[in-house]
Amino acid sequence: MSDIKEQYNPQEIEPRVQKHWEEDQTFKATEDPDKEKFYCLSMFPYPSGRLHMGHVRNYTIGDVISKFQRLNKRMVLQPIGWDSFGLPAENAALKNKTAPAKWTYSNIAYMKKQLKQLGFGYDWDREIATCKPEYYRWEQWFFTQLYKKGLVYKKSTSVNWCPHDQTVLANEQVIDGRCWRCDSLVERKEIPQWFLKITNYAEELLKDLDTLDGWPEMVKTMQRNWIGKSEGLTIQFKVANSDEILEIYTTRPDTLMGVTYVAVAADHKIAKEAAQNNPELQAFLTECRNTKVAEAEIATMEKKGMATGLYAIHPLTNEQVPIMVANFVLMDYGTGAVMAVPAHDQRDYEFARKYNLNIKAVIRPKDQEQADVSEHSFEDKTGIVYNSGEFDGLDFHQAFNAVADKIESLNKGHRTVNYRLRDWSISRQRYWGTPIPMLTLENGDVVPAPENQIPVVLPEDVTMDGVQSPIKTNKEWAKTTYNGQPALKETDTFDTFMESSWYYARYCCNHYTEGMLDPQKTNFWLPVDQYIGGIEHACMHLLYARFFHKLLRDAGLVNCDEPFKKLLCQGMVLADAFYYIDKDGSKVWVSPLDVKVTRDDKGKIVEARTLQGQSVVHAGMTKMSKSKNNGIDPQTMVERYGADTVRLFMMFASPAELTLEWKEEGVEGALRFLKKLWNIVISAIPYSGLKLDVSKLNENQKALRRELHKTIAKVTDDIGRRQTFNTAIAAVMELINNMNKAPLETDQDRALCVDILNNIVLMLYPITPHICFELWHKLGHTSNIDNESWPVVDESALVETQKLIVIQVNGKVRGKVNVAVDATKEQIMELAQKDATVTKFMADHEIKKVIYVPGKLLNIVVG
RNA sequence: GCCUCGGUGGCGGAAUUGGUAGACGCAGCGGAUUCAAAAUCCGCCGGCUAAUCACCGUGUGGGUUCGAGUCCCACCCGAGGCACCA
Repeated sequence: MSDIKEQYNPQEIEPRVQKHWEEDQTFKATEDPDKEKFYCLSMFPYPSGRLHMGHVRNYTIGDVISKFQRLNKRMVLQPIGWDSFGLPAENAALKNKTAPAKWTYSNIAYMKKQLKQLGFGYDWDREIATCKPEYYRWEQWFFTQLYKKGLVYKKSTSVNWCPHDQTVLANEQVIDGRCWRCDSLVERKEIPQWFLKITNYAEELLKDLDTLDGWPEMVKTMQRNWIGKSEGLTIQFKVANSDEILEIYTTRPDTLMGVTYVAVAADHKIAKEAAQNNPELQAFLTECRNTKVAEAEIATMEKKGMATGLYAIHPLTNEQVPIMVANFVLMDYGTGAVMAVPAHDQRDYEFARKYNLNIKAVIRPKDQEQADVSEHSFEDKTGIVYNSGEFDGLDFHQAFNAVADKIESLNKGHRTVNYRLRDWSISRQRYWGTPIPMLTLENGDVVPAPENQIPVVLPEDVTMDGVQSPIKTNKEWAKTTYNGQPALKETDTFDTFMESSWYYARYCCNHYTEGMLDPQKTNFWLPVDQYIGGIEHACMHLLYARFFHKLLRDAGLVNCDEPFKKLLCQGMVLADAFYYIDKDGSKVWVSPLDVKVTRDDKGKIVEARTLQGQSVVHAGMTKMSKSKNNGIDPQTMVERYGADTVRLFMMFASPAELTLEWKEEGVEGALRFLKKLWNIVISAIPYSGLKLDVSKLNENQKALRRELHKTIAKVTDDIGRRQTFNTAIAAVMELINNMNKAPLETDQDRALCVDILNNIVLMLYPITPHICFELWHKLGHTSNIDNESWPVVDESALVETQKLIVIQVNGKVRGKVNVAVDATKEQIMELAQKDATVTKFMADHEIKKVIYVPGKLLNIVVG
């Protein structure tokens, strides 16, 4: 009769529940002073066209945390928006013969629909798109304020330059040293750019890391290293037969007497001057210009150099040391010149060997007469100074100070605190970005755009030629006036990291028109309680945002010192990649969706073929990417399995910080679990009205109820504190397995089962909200689950009478005994000695020691 | 090259403070149900072994400890970042 049970049908449930949330405005955030606020933020996406699995993972984590906090009665703000300026829009516009704006807006519309299909509880009223003047006008306004405060300056710096296209290239547009469009050799070129003085805040950015208890230690370490505070000495070397002074910075003044040459960058003034009458050197300088500006490039390329013919005078010995030009010394770092101590620096050592320069050891190991530098340098800081006249016999710290004192007394330098962190270059020579609000007058003076000209609006209806920015080619656009005189607008745009540096604050008051931020609303929500995003942003985005926050604070716009209280960095999403070798020898990557694999009886892959029968090679699990053709479209997965299944799999397959391997078999497992849960609830509906009487439970029922409350405690801790969502889900699965084994004979059995199911549905709601919304009603509740409370642990249910104690002999498990919870060490020892296996391993040996870990283990040490 | 993180069964992972290695799931194998299949349910599932016991086992080599996946030292491999991709 009723054997045709109602089937789990996510395709029917999910749109219906989503429609309810939309009409009910369930996830709208208001500034309610009676509730504790919780601001949960996921890094906003670049609107590239379609959501990818990385987005889905990021936003699922954010939504789970938000819904968990919601059931814990917090007023949750979970906003979303679009990081909508950037390079890909320009490329796509060119490819599709459209304008970046049009392409961007249609992507936003499509991806918005996708986000809704995943059931994320965003407050859509707070949506932001950074490419809209309503947003970037305030960034422009703020920039002019910073300019007035002296935190903005202009200087020349190197960029990747394509001589053929006459344009600047991004690092990713340089492939093997060549332009991606025209294959020309790329050069380094100096052009004037605007900078923000982030180095003014270096010390505070470093120091305040100590206050970020909710950040992963690894991210803080990465930022500390990025800022790279060091204490050293700035030293002036005179150039022989010249008035020039070479200034260098070193963290090893103790090795000063070992300097045998000085190296300068190819763009250094001294190098250029020396090259004027030296064609060979001139050729070398040109060659040095043929490298990309990336640090990784410079660090791994072959180290080359050439003598300038000039000499520097050692500040203490007055000896002359050669001045070399070296391709690894860069003008943008420090002073563009370094002192070289080949005996105590491996890079200097290799360079000296290559160009037959002197190597003079001045630091020896503590227990040796001299340092052995015949094979490599001796970099150790624990040595003793020798070969250095008055400094002989000193250790690192003594020598550091003695040399510094001497240099300072001679007026040839001074102690310096240096940071690796460089000022933030915010100029980009691209179109699709925020116009920099600066004007150049006819007399060459540069002034900030006056407030009545802000926003400086970027025209959206443009045609791209693929090389030059439309606001640079259209000579009319830049024309404006300033106090009645003609002026030209800046045609460079901001680095898009500018927009992402303050969006979290604007979400608090995105409709505010009186200023950049509404102080009342912003200070209600800030700081962000939980920020979630990829580890790839550990240094740049997260450092820029922290910097911007301090700028906002110093402008009186926000009250707190740091923007993000707690940070979670999620791992990448990987998938199997398969390829076959084509006739011409190239790899053809096949989508994992089109591959069938055969396994041996252990489950190991032995063969893989395409659906057409072509044999393919399994290249393992790699990051989902276009180039490996192994991207899995979330949309397809949602259509096939439902959003809840996709969300469940994402949260279960691995801990949030680690990489996640997308496996369709695993997704099927997640669906299987939801179907099972669904069926159990459907069959429990007839008992849903039964009341549980805790005082009448038998021992087995008490044990099962203890499992329930242990699970509530674990899931609460796993989601709320540890953020190990995978173990929370595993705990719920285990509870269901245990429940399924229990009898359903009496009303108390059935009432207990219903009690467990009610709690399970509540605990899974943050992860799989649609099915839980539906099941909550099925279990007889008239209210919506969205407004329920998170389950509470009944401490009295956790009380145990027996405990399992592990018995070890010499650290190896030899037995287990069940004892009363209050059993003493002696009582357990007595029981242990009755265990045959335990006594067997103790036989003929003397007991030396007995270690008892209360409630856990007894280790008998014999010998 | 530099900075950071990771390495545990056939696979993803668990083991939270140094205390039972392999929870939970996937794959696989066996069975029930079915005309058959799918779905579902039950059982097995690190290696060695006929099996039990024992022994071996958390990238490699050392060390600390009553006891190490966890702590220390050295090494190997993989991933992320390196300032104009976002």
